[in-house]
Amino acid sequence: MKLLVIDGNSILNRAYFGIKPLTTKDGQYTNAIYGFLTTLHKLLTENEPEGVAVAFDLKAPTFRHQAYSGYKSNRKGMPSELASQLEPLKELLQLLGFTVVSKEGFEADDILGTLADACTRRGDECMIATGDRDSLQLVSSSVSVRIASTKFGKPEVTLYDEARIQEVYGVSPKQLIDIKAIQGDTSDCIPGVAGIGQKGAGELIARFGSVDGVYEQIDSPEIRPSMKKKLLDGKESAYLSRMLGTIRTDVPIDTEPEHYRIGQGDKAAATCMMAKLELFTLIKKFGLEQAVSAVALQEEPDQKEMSLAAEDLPALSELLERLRNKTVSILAETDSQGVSAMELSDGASVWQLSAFDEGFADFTERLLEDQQIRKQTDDSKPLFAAMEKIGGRCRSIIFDTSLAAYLLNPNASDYSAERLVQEYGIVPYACEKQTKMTTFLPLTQRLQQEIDRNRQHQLLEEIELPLAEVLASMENAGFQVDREGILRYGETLREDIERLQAEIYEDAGTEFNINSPKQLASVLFEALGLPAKKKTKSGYSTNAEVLEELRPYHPVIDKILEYRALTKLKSTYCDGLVKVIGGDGRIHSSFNQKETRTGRISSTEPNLQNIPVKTSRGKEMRRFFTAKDGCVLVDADYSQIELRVLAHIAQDQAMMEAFREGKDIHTSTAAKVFGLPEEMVTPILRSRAKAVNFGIVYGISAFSLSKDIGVSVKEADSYIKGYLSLYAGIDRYMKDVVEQAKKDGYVTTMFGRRRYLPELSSSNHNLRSFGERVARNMPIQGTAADIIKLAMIRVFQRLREKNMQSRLILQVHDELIVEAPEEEAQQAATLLSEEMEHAVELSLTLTADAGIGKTWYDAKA
DNA sequence: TGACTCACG
DNA sequence: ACGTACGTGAGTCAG
Repeated sequence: MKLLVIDGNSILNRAYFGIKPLTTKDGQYTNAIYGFLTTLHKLLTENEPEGVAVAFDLKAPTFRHQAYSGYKSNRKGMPSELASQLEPLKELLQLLGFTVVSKEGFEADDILGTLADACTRRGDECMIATGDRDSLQLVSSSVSVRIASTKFGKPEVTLYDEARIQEVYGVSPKQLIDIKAIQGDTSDCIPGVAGIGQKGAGELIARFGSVDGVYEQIDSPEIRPSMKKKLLDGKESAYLSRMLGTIRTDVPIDTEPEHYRIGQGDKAAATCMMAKLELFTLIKKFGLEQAVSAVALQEEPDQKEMSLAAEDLPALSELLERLRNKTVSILAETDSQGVSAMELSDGASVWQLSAFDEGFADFTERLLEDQQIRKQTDDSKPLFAAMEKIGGRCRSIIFDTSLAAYLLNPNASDYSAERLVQEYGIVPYACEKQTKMTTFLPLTQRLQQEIDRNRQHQLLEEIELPLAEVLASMENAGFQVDREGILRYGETLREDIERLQAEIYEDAGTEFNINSPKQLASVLFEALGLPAKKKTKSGYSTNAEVLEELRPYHPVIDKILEYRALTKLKSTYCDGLVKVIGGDGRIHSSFNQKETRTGRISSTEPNLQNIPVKTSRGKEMRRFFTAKDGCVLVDADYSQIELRVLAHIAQDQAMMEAFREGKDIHTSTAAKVFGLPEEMVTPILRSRAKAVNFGIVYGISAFSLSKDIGVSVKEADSYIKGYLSLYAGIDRYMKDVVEQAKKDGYVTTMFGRRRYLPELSSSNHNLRSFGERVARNMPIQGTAADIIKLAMIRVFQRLREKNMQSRLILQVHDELIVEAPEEEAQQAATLLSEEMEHAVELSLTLTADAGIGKTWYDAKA
């Protein structure tokens, strides 16, 4: 039989260092497990062994399979991120039907040797897979070695048989032991002969055949006197080393190859475990998709048994009656027209409907509109959008799996029901017909449980679910733009760009692609010989910060900076926006509710949250964002919401006091930090204090602050120290939040939004520091996001209650824009700032200033 | 596709 | 000793 013997520790180690860090949402590291199993898979498919033995050392302490088992001391050279993967891997291997073998007091190498020897004696074929070369000595006519490694995330395997070893080392496999006996091996604590290295040892063995051969002919003229002395001095060491370097073949383990035949294992348990480890691609690789439904038939699910049966479609009006006062699951397909098909279930039966069915549109409308029918779905926003488009309203959506899963873990990128079913290890019930609904029902129950356990039901029901309707409405509404205006502006930009381009070519003495950082770097730093500063991965950096410093050296720099600014405006904003103007003359951006790790929403196609405002030329763009005829824009933004939230969360008396007195917070901070009366604070000092305030929110370091405001690191450090002694509550908070995060593994906002931080238990300093900054920042940024979401929901509700025609059309993190009929403008402005200010009660007030104008440019307060 | 750059809060 | 703010999305280049 063909037996594959794997050096478990060695392959695991290679996998760990060959694959970038990868964790589950709970922070369990999985990169080494992933790498190991992909390597194993490759070995299995390429060699088709009948038996598999995976050998592990028992030198490492046993680690519990648990996140954040981190900080303890580990086996030397084995980081906690790797150690924590060892036990789960062994368990998984056994579940897959492979035999794991270890023996107290013996290394994996010796187990390899023992099994190889056993195979040879019985006439079986043995294939060894390992990451290091020590095992090459075991190669014979019946034993081959495969050196496996993981490069760029892909497994690689190199075969070594007798011929290959002869080719590479010029000796037989057994002679490798003799070479090592003389050469030594520091990593294995094998001393060898002092003063003789790889080259010398290789030549000696190639010439004399073995350690014995060398000492038998020690007087040979081919051994120079200096070499001879070293050999004689190290003779004892050489023989000791040969003994140490010889892999043992007498480990007391089961040596019957037949006993290592690949078994059935427990496929279902293996699948569940892979799902828990979020290694979904491996489930496919190992062909385990089928295992799930197979086990469902044997095991009694712990939830109540349901026999879902597909039913013949009753008359749709009857169906509607039947669903009243029930909770109905809806999996809908939508297109620009609205809902095109859906799968429905009341928990007992499943119905599949499509637009081809008679009365489908009417049925859907009445179903979604009906307040007596509670609905749960995999994605609510399109349902809200579809109903609003036809002048109706989708009511009684009580659960949305994608939003629930986002709240449970905002680090993921895919919240489709299909993926959640895998992630949460949902097993379909035994039933007559499997549909998407079969797994969806248990998924909703599972997610509901998790949400309750995390105490996030209020966050889901009072923020995210109602917000989905608001976002749908904003997407439907869109933002009117002045297409002709944008095109005209684009033309003036084009002229300026062409002029600048010509001047730049002139100054540089050559024509090149200014948009290419690579070409630009070569012109600036080679042709023009300007001093290069910062480097990027692929060459010299040419970003604005670098160019800014180069300005005094060459007139072309100014032009390049201006060229960059203008081309950005033209391509991203003029050309980019014109492309996405709808047939109604409005831009309908998508607002994504499940994208950010902090709880903010994001905007795409186009991104309306980064329309220029900082420079006067950029700000011009906002003149083309207009209110429709008869309407104006009402724009309100929070004043310093993040710092106010920080002051509240940290309960910092000094900062709360400053806000209560209505002070300019940056001036107030400057006065305190620099020990001056407020009227003595210069613009420069104020801007430095402002940078410190921002830095604090971001999780500050003296280095970055110094770079930001152009003072020495030492000076920046003294600002931070001064700041934290003045704002003692903030100092306390910044320490506490990190400590709490390390304990819990996550941070939360005031409203219970979570972000998991596996980085905090990393042994990598940079990664850990990043985790600490995020721990300080997320509760602040996230709470501010929660608050404006509440405000949006309140504004939306009140506009509807009052039957106003004003519509919320855009959110930019701390700013809301409403399009209002002129006669409603004042009322809308008041409503808007009131709801924003009173969205929550904090220990200090929030303020929001509203402005009114015909364009975004004019409306901004 | 990833790297770079830059727009916003 | 070492690398450095937090959170996004889009256009462009180049392999």
